Order: sequence, then structure tokens, then C-alpha cells
Amino acid sequence: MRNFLNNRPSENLTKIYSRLYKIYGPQRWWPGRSRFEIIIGAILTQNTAWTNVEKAIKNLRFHSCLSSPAKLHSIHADKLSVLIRPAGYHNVKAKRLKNFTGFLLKSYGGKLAKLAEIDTAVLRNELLEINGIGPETCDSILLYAFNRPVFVVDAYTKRIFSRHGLFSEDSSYEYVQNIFTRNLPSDVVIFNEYHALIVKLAKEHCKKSPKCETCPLKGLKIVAKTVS
DNA sequence: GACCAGGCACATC
DNA sequence: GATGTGCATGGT
Repeated sequence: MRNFLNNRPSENLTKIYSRLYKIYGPQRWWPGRSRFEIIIGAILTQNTAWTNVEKAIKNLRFHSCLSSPAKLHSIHADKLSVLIRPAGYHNVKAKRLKNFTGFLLKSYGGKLAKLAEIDTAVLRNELLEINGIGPETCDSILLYAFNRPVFVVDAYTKRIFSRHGLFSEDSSYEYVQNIFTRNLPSDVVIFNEYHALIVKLAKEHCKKSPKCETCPLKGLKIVAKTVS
């Protein structure tokens, strides 16, 4: 594997970004009408196609559940579950949504503006303590709802970059995140677009069964400073 | 009908 | 700490 990759042309992560941006253009994530809606979307999209999440969000909007965190929290879990059914895992996700709104109401008076004042590392730890918010959802919220320079790692990121020799696919979330963080400028716009571009690339070319004949990254060895 | 999708928590070893 | 499993709908 290593010898094979060594014969390929190599690019660093910044060049890969430029390459993808040039091909696909700005993705303008996150698709949400408000900070609150972005957070709800981040939870609903866990292991779920965005098209299904859109249906769930549409239901929530129609029933005025997104007008405020307090409003959403007041909805009975069973009713909430029905509304978000198209997004899949609706029973667990209904609890997760209420876990977030419960946290927000109890600790910050239901005001997202207060969360926005918190230091990134502290906020990250607080979000990760909420049952149902793992590292990817947490970092998506930090990046897309609160504009913090945090790189979001998802299954696509691991799949694509492990195929190009950057790390093994079973590397930990933190390890992969560190690779990107240490090899890119700490820039909210770049982190925002990079993650979205990876998703775009994956949807176009990189399903679970590799079929990358037309992939823009075909034949490239990707090099980066490693992390300890 | 099989496979996949912008994960996470929990049980078990 | 690593590994396996349940959670579920909708598109291809």
C-alpha cells in the first residue's frame, strides 16, 4: 500500500481544499434559517440523509416548533417523535432534541445568545455532556451554528482520506480532527466549506463500494504533518 | 429486496 | 479500549 502510494503525485490538505473548491464552488452550509434550526438539523441528520431531515424540519416549522427552544421543549416527546418521523430513529432523536433544549433552558435560560458568549473549548465540553450529542454533532454545532473554527470529521472524511493513505479508516475522531487542524489555517470559512466539500465529493464519487474512476482525487497521495 | 445515509449510547468482553 | 448492537425512515 505504502509503496503504491509513494509512486503517486502528492498534495497537501490545503491544495486538496483548493482543488475541491475550484471544482464544486462554495457549498454555503449549513442549510438552516436560524441558529436554532441549524442545531436541530445537526441532531436530526445523525446517520440520516439530509433529504429526510428536511421533511422533519418542515413538519417542525409547520407546527411552529422552531420558534424558540422553549416551544420545542414544551412539545410532548410522543408528538415530537411523530413530527420528526421522516428523519428516522425518531424516538431516540425526539429525546435528544429535548435533551438539548432541556440543557439550554436549565443552564442558559433558553437563550442561544448566552451560549454564543462561551469559550469554544468550554462550550464543546458542555455540549458533549448532553446525551445524544457526540463529537460530530457537537463540532457541527460549534462550526455551523456558532462560527467557531472547529473541523468536523464524519464517516466520509475517514473513508476518503484513509483511501488516500492519510490515516487508517479506524482512526479515532480526535486523531483525524487533529490532522486537519494542524495542517490547515484556523479559519471558520475554510473549515465550513471543507467539510461541506467533502460531503459533496463523497456523494458524487465515494459510496461505500469504491468507484472512483472519475474522482477528482484519483491517483493522488495526500501528505500531511502527522500528530502524536 | 438490498444497500446506504452529514452518529450515538450502551452492553459486553 | 475495542467491538457489537439497537435505533428507523426514505431514496436508489
